[in-house]
Amino acid sequence: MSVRQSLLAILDQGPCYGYQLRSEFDRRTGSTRPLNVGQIYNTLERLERDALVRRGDADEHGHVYWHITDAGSAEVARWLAAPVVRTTAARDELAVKIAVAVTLPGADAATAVAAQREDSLRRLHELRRSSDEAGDGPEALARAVVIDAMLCAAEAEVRWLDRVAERLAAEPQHALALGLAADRPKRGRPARALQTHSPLIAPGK
Amino acid sequence: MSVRQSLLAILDQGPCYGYQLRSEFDRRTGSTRPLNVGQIYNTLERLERDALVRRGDADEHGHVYWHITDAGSAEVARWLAAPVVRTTAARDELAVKIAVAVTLPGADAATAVAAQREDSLRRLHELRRSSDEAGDGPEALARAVVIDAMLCAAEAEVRWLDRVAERLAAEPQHALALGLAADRPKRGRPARALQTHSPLIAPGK
DNA sequence: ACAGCCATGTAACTTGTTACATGATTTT
DNA sequence: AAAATCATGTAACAAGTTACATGGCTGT
Repeated sequence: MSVRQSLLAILDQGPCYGYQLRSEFDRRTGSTRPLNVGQIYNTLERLERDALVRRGDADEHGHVYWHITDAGSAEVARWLAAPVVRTTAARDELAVKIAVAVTLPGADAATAVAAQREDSLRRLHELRRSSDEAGDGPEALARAVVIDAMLCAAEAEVRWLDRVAERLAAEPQHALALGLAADRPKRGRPARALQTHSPLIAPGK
Repeated sequence: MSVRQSLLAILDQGPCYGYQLRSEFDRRTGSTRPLNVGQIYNTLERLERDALVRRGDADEHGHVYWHITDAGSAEVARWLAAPVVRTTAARDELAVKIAVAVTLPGADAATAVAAQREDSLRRLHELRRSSDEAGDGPEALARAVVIDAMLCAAEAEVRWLDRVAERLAAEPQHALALGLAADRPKRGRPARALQTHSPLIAPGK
């Protein structure tokens, strides 16, 4: 839900035609998130379907300009005001993967953690390099913001992986790795509730 | 791509029926990622379509057991060995959002950053609380791993947001917030390449 | 009897994404 | 003329997610 909303926010600045939206998106994200052109047109049609934009007539160059509607502007305001909710769609694949790997027999978990750590470190160094070749001007600010985000995320990832490795080393015998649960669910009501913990993420809208 | 792979990895431990897969997934993620039951069956059908699992006969209880295929096992091995690639699908919505917001006129960007920071801090405290009520046993390890991931991510988020706020404060006049680009793309070849930077993320498979 | 879980499934939908077709225009 | 870009679109698909239907079983 970020391409859709981003395009809408750009259209809130004034009418654009499709191809123009791509370069605006590129410019505003410092070219860190290349966007397939086709997706622009898909997204515009979906936004039109939802009555958030309106298709204008083509000008003398054949450019088809799209206009935001009042509902669209309201949606942009709502998007900007509301915090991004972590994370209904897009479950963190890495967290789930490692959590599952930890429950698998064999040394798989430690290996996966190590492999991921190597990869994260490599990425971290690349990002630091990108971050150094600063540049200036408005485009550079957008780019720096996104690179910072990736830097912080990569650092956090390494820190987390190290913590997981510690936990694995501390565990006597990957206690969870007992294959499938000994007591599988049976039909009928369970003696005790399975769900002892509350979910940590908000349910989707 | 984490539900699909996770279910496959669980099936690699031995045949399961659908409902059982849900409780296994819950158990192995410390109940931090509640899963709609229907998704299990969808995913199983898609895995069957891709020849990664095989549907077995129902037992005396009517339980339909699913078996992993050789291709499925190979896929699990591949998944565990390969690092998670950041981030082809699931562009980081927050990073894109803030990057775009920074390019919008008005105080929107600073407001959005502040709002998000508040939300992140709140989440951070909740997570610390969850982390303290430790518990023990194998389930607790899985849960701790996932909570750690969210903790590290939330901390990184706050750190990043502060850095963005600094940048915004340092910028004389949100220099990027000039509405749409003055020189819009024209037909034909551009004088200079638009894409001065290389994309930072690997293109999708 | 009733609530509530166990269990399987179907249909629909969302966003993201890519591959491809098509043609105009401009630079080399 | 060829290459590259500008520009608009279409068709298909992936994965995630939810809502709903259906029935069996069990504890109160």
